[in-house]
Amino acid sequence: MSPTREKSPPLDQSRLAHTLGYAIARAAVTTNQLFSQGVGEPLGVRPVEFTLLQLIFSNRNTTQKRLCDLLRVPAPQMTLILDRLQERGWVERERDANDRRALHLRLTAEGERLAEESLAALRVAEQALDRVLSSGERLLLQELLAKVAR
Amino acid sequence: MSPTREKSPPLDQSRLAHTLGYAIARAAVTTNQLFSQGVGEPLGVRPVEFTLLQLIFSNRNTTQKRLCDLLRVPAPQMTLILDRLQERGWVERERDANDRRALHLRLTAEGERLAEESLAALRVAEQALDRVLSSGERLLLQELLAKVAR
DNA sequence: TATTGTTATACTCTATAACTATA
DNA sequence: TATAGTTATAGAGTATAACAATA
Repeated sequence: MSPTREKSPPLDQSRLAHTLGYAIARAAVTTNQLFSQGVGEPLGVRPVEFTLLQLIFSNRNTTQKRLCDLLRVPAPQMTLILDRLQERGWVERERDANDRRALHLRLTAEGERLAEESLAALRVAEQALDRVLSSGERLLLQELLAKVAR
Repeated sequence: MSPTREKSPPLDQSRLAHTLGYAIARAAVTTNQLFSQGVGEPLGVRPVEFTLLQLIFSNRNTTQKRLCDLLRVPAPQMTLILDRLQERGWVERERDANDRRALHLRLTAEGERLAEESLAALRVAEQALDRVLSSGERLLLQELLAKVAR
């Protein structure tokens, strides 16, 4: 290392300190990493896939349309994501008998097993946050985030 | 609309309620939208570009390496982003005289003007959050997010 | 006419390996 | 031998228009 370069001080982020978007984006780096290490890589599930598994688990026979609206995912993307989940045998689609345009979604037995396993794995991974957040702080953080999400 | 379909109840998200990653991702949808409407579209600046403008503004002559480390952006991506900022006349790069591998970054006059304008625009856009968050809550939220970001 | 879902397409974002030039 | 930055490339994520089937 060049002798003319002393150890550099941390970068000044003061101009970004007041913007909530930046704070959220930086926190998301941490949680994305926890997800990736604890769930994504070991179980081969992407964040959207994980989310869909949980939602279909709790909302048997919901339709693609309703998931698109909730997650603000465009319909064409939802088609592709569900194609992938179906190919891997985790999700099944079935036409609504009354409205034959709509597709109802449900998990296979294997899909349910994966939904359980991945949620448990994520809970373990996010326990790493206990070192920086008390359980009260964590609850408060979730409430405040929910307000922002409307 | 089919008379056999009543207005459907909201989807059950209870299985995701305890995961912080989900709460952050959902809140990010809101802040991304505020950025896009208030800054991104009117000024033609992407989130990373905005962030870099602010950081280079406050950290004159910082290097690409240090920005990569702070933002966890891979070096090749940083090269492309800065190429774009340079092409548009907002950023200049200059070789370090002592260590000729390193590049120092600085804003042009136009780049500084844009950094100021875009930050002001974001502050205005994020005022929309005042309807759901008191100023105390907002401050608290930022502190908690900073802890998560470590 | 409007809605659900699909196909096609393009553009951005992200990650990695291989390279250069310097140290 | 290690570091700063670039080039090349491939994969994942996102957005839009045009379409088929049904309502």
